[in-house]
Amino acid sequence: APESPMSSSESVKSLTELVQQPCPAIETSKDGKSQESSEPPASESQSTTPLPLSGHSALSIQELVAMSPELDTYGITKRVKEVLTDNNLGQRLFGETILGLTQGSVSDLLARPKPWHKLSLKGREPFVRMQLWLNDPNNVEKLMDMKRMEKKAYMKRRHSSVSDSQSCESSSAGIDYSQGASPQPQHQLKKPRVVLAPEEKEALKRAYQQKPYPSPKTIEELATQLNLKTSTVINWFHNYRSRIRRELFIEEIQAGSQSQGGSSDSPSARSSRAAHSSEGDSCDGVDAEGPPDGKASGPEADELSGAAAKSQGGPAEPALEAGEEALRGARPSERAEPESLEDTDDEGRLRAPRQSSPPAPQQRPGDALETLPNSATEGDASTSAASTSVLTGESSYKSKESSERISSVPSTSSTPAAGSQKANSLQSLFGFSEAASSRNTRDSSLRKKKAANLNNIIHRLEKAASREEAVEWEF
DNA sequence: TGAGAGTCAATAAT
DNA sequence: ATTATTGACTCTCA
Repeated sequence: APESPMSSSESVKSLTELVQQPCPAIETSKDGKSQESSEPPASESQSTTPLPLSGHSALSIQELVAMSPELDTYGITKRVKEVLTDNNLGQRLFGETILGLTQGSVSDLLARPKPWHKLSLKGREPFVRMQLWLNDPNNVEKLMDMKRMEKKAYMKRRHSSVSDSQSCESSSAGIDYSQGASPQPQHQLKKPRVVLAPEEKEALKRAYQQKPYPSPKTIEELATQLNLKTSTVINWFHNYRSRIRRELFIEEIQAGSQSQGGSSDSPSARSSRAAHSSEGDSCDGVDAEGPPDGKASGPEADELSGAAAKSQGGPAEPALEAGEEALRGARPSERAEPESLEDTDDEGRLRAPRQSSPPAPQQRPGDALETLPNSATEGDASTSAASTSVLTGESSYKSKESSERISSVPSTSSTPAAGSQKANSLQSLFGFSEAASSRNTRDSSLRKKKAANLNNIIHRLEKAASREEAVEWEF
């Protein structure tokens, strides 16, 4: 073996980097697809790669995502935020240019990244793109160029309109005489965007605490009583549930990164005692979890977390028939009397009513996590991928300190890395899939398939890579 | 049919 | 001018 392998820590560079390089041909060959694990429908054909994608890799972003080792989403967003602010680059530009997302989405993503293992393939894409961008030595420069170009275009437009000239305005359609445009001419062809009043939100939150998954009937009731469209109530629950979940993920990430000094760890760990048979699950005990530092987010504790608060304070009274109570004091329609608002307030929050009596082992309002259906479990497999910094971190990059200009480029790869890195990255990748398939066997058929596919990809990659550098990979 | 994941896009806040 | 929030969509999946 060439080179002392040394720890794995810093060695595990990035797969992204590997791919990112002009790797001549990673084309497996021209032959049609070859046997085995046939990917369902996915793969090619997706014309979704109009973005820069940092150059010219032969692999599509999706392939990269599929091969990517576990990324530290939190760390990535942190760095991206720094680079952007340090260089006065906005989210809009970054989002549209690099990620292909709108400003709002970018803001959300940067502020509340979900942990890698809780992301779907699609959800991982932006993070891979961000990592790719961070690795690009010219990332900032390129964006700045874009910015300049936009400005130029903007100026130009303005000029032409001010100084007359009917040049480019296409026919009709648009905004010809924009400016003076009064904000109301276009009749309400655009629906007005519903904005829930604070009282309504409160009521919905209360309803959520009693029943996170209201039945259609309950939803109907809520809608009627709050004077909202049914779909609005449904949407609200969908959104609220998923946003609460996200909020919890964040806690997980932060707690993980700071409490557990060393290793990467990564959120997962707790509560994976699903145990056999998949069902009973009546529940975990209260899991006293007492987060070391007393409490979670102190500062905010606002809306979302407020509802999710886990004050296990004792014997909360049995909740009523769902809806009802929640509606108390909610007086939608026209306006709201300050009074009712206050009223409801004090009692609505501050305590997480538990619903003990009701039948069905529903989840408690507060901590609905963990037990949640679906993929919540998915991730626990990430284990061995140990190094949180896998693709991510590494490399130097000081946080804000020196106020120099454009040097924040974190480029990891400026220096032609040695082959060992590649080896390592693949190793980690492999490890990942392996772990994924081995842990938690049941519900595996799908997982196995995925793993098989991953291995297949790895295999091909290895083949291609070995052509330019003899390295031995261990499998 | 309904849940969750991702996003969009209007509009609130800074 | 940017960034943050959030109701509504679009897709998948089961």
